[in-house]
Amino acid sequence: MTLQPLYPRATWQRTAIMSALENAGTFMSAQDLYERLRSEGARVGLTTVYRTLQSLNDRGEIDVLHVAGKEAAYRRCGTPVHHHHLVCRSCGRAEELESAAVEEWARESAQSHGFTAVTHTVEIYGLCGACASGGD
Amino acid sequence: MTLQPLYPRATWQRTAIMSALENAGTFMSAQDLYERLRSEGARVGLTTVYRTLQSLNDRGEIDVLHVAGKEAAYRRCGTPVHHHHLVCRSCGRAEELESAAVEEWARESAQSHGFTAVTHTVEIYGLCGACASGGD
DNA sequence: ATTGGTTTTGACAATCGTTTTCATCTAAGC
DNA sequence: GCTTAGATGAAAACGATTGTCAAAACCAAT
Ligand SMILES: [Zn+2]
Ligand SMILES: [Zn+2]
Ligand SMILES: [Zn+2]
Ligand SMILES: [Zn+2]
Repeated sequence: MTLQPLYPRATWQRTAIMSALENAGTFMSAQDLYERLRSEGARVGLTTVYRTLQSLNDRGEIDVLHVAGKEAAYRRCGTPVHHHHLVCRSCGRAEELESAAVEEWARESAQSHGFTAVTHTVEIYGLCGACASGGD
Repeated sequence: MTLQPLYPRATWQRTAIMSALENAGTFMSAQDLYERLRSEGARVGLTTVYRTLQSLNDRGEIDVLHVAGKEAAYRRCGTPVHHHHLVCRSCGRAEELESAAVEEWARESAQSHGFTAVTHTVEIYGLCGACASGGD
């Protein structure tokens, strides 16, 4: 029997993007990552960064956040289970949050109104301690 | 003493946009409203629709929803107090939701992590009964 | 190692929602 | 009515993201 090919293929770009995001720990946009990678000498294309982030998100390996007028921001989270975020508006730092009560409320609200195929978005935004004091 | 000027000025465009949204009851994008107004014979410009929705939102008279890859959607809600939405992904119909528990959870989570200037977004998406059965 | 079929890359163009421009129009106050 | 600052809208500009496609990289099988 012949081996199945590996998807997606292991390219150094994919690895570089993933580890840059992992190192950052914060939410970062495709452009942020692109600039950081270039400044470190990695010669990746912006298109590739977009594509890779999208594919990682499709596979559930990273989380994405869509804020009003801003670029989509991605983060490599510590847990693969469903959770939400407390995000610093200024630096992108994030805490992972879980709440059985909120999940229950969402499910119950939808059900009692006859809605099906339910999903939800729950995000909290603020200024982290560091940014509130000096940083900004 | 001279009277203060009225802002924003009362134009028929502003009135038409506001009442079209009020009638709809659902979340609608600028383009949706533009098309509906034009089809009713109202000769408004798309730019004006965008500007008016933005200004109404700034004044807190309408709510806005930003869904992943879609256009911003606006809705004239029944209450001026803080609330969230249970939105039909298909037709835009929405129920207004309130939960002291969720508000408390959000505030408490932020505080315990040292975050200030806190806001949050909480939206539930699904298929309403009508859309789930026949409509789509 | 070399080959060959397939996937991935990346410079560039295209898309699409939204904002800006700016000349013209108009409501509000005299 | 007259004045004028605010409002309108057609068209151009914008910015994030996606599509295109030829060249480069990968990998399983020789
Ligand atoms: Zn911060
Ligand atoms: Zn949840
Ligand atoms: Zn529906
Ligand atoms: Zn709330």
